[in-house]
Amino acid sequence: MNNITDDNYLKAIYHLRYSENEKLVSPTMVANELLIKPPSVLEKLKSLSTRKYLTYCKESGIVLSKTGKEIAINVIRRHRIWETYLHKHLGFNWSEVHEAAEDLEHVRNEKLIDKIYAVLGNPEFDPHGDPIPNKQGVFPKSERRLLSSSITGCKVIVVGVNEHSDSFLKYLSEINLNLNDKFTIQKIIEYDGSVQLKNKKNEFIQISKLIADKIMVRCEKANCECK
Amino acid sequence: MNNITDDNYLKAIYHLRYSENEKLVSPTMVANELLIKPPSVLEKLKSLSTRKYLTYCKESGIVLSKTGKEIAINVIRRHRIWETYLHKHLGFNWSEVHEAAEDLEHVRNEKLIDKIYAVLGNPEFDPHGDPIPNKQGVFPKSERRLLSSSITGCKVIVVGVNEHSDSFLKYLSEINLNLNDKFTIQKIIEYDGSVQLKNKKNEFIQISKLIADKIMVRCEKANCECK
DNA sequence: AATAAGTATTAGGTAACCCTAACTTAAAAT
DNA sequence: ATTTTAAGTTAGGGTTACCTAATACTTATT
Repeated sequence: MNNITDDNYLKAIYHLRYSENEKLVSPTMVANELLIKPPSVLEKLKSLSTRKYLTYCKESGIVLSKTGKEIAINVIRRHRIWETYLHKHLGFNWSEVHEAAEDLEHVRNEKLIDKIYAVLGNPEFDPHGDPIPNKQGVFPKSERRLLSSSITGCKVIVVGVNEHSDSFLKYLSEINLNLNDKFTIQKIIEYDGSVQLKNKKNEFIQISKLIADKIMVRCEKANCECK
Repeated sequence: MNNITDDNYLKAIYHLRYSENEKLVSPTMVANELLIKPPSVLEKLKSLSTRKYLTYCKESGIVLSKTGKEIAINVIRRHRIWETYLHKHLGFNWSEVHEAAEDLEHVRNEKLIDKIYAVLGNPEFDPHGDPIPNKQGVFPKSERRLLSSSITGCKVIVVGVNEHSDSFLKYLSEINLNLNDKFTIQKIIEYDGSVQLKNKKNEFIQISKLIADKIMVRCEKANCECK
């Protein structure tokens, strides 16, 4: 609980650097992520770099050290474990889970996180389909890719989303597209990249490219042609 | 999670004022409770009093306002609900529970606390025997009194402790005195106030007055003479 | 190439929390 | 009653985490 700000900076940097295939992480990007101003970030970067959690220079941007990465992964791990726990054991739904986890991720009690992780049966993915690193900080492998990179005919399972905003998650619920649902790609509209899906009840759902870019799927068949 | 310091000040003041029958709460007492120095407390008192959470003057000491009391009770409520949850649902023992709850009490997510409270079946007492206020802030009634106020022959049930330190709780485990255990008061040694107990297996346990002053019990019989 | 636009950085400021040192008052002890 | 001791208070400092405004660079754009 002590270093909530450190946690948040390292987590933000980790996300920018690894999750959303950005290359260089700049102070401004971090400022935007944390809803603060660049000078605040600059100042904090000095503190984090004297403590060897990262290095920063204009050429290579902000780069986490081994320790910095470990801390970030641990925060992410706690966040995702709590999300899973809230969902599976306390009846929270997809969109409610994130807010509470945002606080709980800072509780550093190791026995607590170990315990709920064990109670959940060491899950590999959280309710949004995001991978949960194990205690050693290793992320599980998965064949996830963007829904937008599908080809006609492939059968996919929804395994995650890339945006966690309330409005986005509510929209998905409304069009009846949920985690673990299976769909067949009916058609990709070349003109605007929209995707037409067919669900198990043979109902059709059409999704804009913007949305399809934020949904992660994996193919039902291991050797699907789309790859 | 935002006002952790406010929480801690209000909780400390509440404890000093109500739990341990002290009358006047002084800045120095608060400083000792929070392991900080009096000037820091003075400063914070100004902030808390302009926000109408309390009043302070030398004559009547620090007095919580209605709002201040509500906040304090809410923190205590969250703390005790988490302690109970950790104990009952996650296998934490008596002495491990407090530390984790110290962080968790600051998570203000209402749905979360409502949910675990409900899962526990709206418990009235936590693993230390401390009363849990309901959502309206009302504490359950109980016939608890100090073990040291017993008379020979009365049969008591351990319902709580007044100290939560690790060493104290460990000592109780060692002498095999646990929450909800039943004992008969064998003898009160007048000279030093020690208490001799007999457990269900007819084994004898002797406890110093110092210890007996920190253990809360209630009589097994409603109309026990000890009252 | 010159200007506009955006990013990086420095300088200086505020608020929250904590501190020590010094002073004032009140309570206790001689 | 006077001294000692303890508690209350003020003054002034340090750190962290944020800010705005101004300056220095870059990168686009015209």
